[in-house]
Amino acid sequence: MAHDNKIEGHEAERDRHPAAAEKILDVARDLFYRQGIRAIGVDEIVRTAGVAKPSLYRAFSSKDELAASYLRRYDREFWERFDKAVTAHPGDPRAQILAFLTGVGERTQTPSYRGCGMTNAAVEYPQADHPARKVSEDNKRELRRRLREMARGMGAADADTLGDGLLLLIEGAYISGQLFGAGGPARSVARNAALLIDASVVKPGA
Amino acid sequence: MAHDNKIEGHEAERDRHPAAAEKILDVARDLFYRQGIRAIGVDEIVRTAGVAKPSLYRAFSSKDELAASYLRRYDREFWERFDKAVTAHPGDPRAQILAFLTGVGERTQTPSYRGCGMTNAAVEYPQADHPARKVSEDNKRELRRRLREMARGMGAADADTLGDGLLLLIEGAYISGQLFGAGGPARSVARNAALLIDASVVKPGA
DNA sequence: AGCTGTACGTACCGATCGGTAACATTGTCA
DNA sequence: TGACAATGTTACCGATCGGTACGTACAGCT
Repeated sequence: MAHDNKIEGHEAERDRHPAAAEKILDVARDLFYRQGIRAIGVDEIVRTAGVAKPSLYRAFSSKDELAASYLRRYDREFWERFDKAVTAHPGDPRAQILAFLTGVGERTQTPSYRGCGMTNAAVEYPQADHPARKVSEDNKRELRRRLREMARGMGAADADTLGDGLLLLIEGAYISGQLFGAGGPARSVARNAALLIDASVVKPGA
Repeated sequence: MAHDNKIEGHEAERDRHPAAAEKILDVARDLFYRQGIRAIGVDEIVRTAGVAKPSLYRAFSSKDELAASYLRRYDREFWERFDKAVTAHPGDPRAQILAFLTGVGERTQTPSYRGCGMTNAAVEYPQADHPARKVSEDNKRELRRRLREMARGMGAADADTLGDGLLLLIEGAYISGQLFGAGGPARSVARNAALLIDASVVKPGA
């Protein structure tokens, strides 16, 4: 019984994510989202997190990698929200996407809303090889795929066009949500999506 | 004949816009748009423009003001494109907005496309009091007003919702244009707008 | 010619940027 | 107790940030 330690697995996990790293990621997530990645320096992050700067660079190889980690976490949380709307309406892609968009429309009206972290990161980093941008691009590509798939499930005459139209509405809601704040156009994203869907599907009885 | 200098009026004009200032604004426009405002330092601007740094600060009180000037120029060029589509189809707001969106959809497919300079600036500067953001917000507010007005002219059942829906599609095209590049969802912005419009207008003979 | 105002360039400022070296301290295991 | 991993402390690096003090070249006017 050399290493049958009961928390060995747990230790291995913490080995990869020490306590300081989690605090750093929590703070980075908050500051990056609210003020932008370029606007926040590493000094401000470690100061707010109450940790030392070397702790940041022991857990993340660079600020760019920290930004990418922040976005990977954002990506996970995004799909949680998305899949929650999907599983709430099994077999009904129209209701699924509308449920998701209703949630988006509501969040855009809250004071702290600042759009989609991944969309914003892609705007901040136009270079194709930036690690943060790569996470964003992967997320958007997958979202596009899912939306086109759902549009197909709705029986759209041109599923790819409808899927892309829904993506345009979503991105538009992200942006105008942070541009206009409460009372802005993003409030109507679900309503407009419903109109677009109904105009795109082939009515069975027509 | 004390001051009947033939170039006096011209001089007064140049007084307000010295030669160096125009070169600076040209370079700033190019670099800011392609790489982002925060990504470009004033040193790179003056180096590329081939002028001295004090020339920048004699014409612009700060980098933020230079960014605002860049966006004011962007705003003028935006409305030129918009009004060109409008005047091409007098009295037909549906054709007007579709002509504009066709142009947007085409531009999103070009390699150098990086979205809307004002939208991007608003993402880069979330603070409400930033001079660059103010220019962007003013532009978007006016655009929203015009779109709702056009939607009313189309006879939409809910003109405000349609106008906002068109704005969402436009902003979505800006963003996904720079996220996906050629072949992305922005290509279909005019098609989706046409679907949304037709689903929103009250058919006279129905 | 001499004066004046204007545009420009050289050189520099303090502050902050992202990132690191070296070492002390802590807590948790065996 | 001894080993080890994680964290903290301090001080530092070169580069770049936005911004400026100050001198100069040159124009038009008298």
